Amino acid sequence: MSSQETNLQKPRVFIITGPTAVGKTAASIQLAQHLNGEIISADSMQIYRHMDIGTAKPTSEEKQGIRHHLMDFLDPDQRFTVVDFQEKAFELIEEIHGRNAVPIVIGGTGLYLHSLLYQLDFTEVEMDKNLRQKLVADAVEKGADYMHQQLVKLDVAAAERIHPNNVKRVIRALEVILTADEGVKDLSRPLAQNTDYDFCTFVLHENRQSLYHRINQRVDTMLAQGLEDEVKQLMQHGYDFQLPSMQAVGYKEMFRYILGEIGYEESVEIIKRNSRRYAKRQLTWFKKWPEAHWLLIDHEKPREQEIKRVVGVMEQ
RNA sequence: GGCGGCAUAGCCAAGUGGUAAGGCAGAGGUCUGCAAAACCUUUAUCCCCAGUUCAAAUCUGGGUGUCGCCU
Repeated sequence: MSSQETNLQKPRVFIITGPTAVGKTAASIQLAQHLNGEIISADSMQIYRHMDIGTAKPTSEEKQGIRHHLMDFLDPDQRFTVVDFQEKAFELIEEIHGRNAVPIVIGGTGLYLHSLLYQLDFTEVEMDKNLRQKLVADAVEKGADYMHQQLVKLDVAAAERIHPNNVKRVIRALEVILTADEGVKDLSRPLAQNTDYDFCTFVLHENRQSLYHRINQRVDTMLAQGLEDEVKQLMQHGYDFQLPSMQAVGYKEMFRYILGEIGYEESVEIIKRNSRRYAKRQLTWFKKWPEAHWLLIDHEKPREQEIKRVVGVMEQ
């Protein structure tokens, strides 16, 4: 790092994350109001249009006139990946700074945030549809172990890292190695942090039990708001069950209910359970960011008051 | 009141003398192009007491609980 850089005040970027249903959205909007901020969503499902209720997207009223980016701009059958996110998010951060506003990244998609905080350097690989299809077909035909064996031959290090049963990852690794010169890199070793910005990372959290209670309640609210109809409309549009967007919690289960595979009560229970599990998996991302500030929300106090308090801490 | 069945982890459940399958839920974790996805790891001493036996969740007796049937 040059001395010039050290002296320069690095542009500040707020990151607000936390498990699903903890209150990220409300907090981010308040913070944006106080700091002249603009919001960049880091949520792999809120990017889609027509998926409002199940993704708990803020309504235009809730947005309070705050500009939101990377939200509600794709159709459910459009492809979007971390790489797209990383690229667009950095562009937006620059843009927002250019307007003398404060970028506030908010969302619970761990990998997306990771791609901002660390120097994830994605291998340049042309997406070769045919190759992907061939690999998927091979996997179906010859099995997970066979695929893993192929990876062992090509990239021992990657093969050691990826469990043979994790077919998705094995395929991706093969795809990369067959297309590029180098294999999939290891994210688990200490990765260089992204030092281009002054990240203020906050993890909103609360007692597990009360979080689960909130999650359950929120699922009930979504259903009352018409999640079933939302999913039915998506089905009428012909969106395939296999699409990544349709694999979102709340959607995949409703699909199954509407198709008659499972009962209503059962689907509701599964949505709640999957949401809880999702929250748990999110936490394993957050725990690995040493620079993150954890803000514990007291579930016994009124939510609004707690959000206000927490936003106050973030502003400092 | 009588007769019969059952009693194994939070739940479901296999195991009929040799040291507790499995599923679900829960917990912990992994992550470089589908990430709200995908994947990995993990949880008991078998209702209580006494007895038989080298050895009992498994056999015997008693108790307790529970379910069903009968009067």
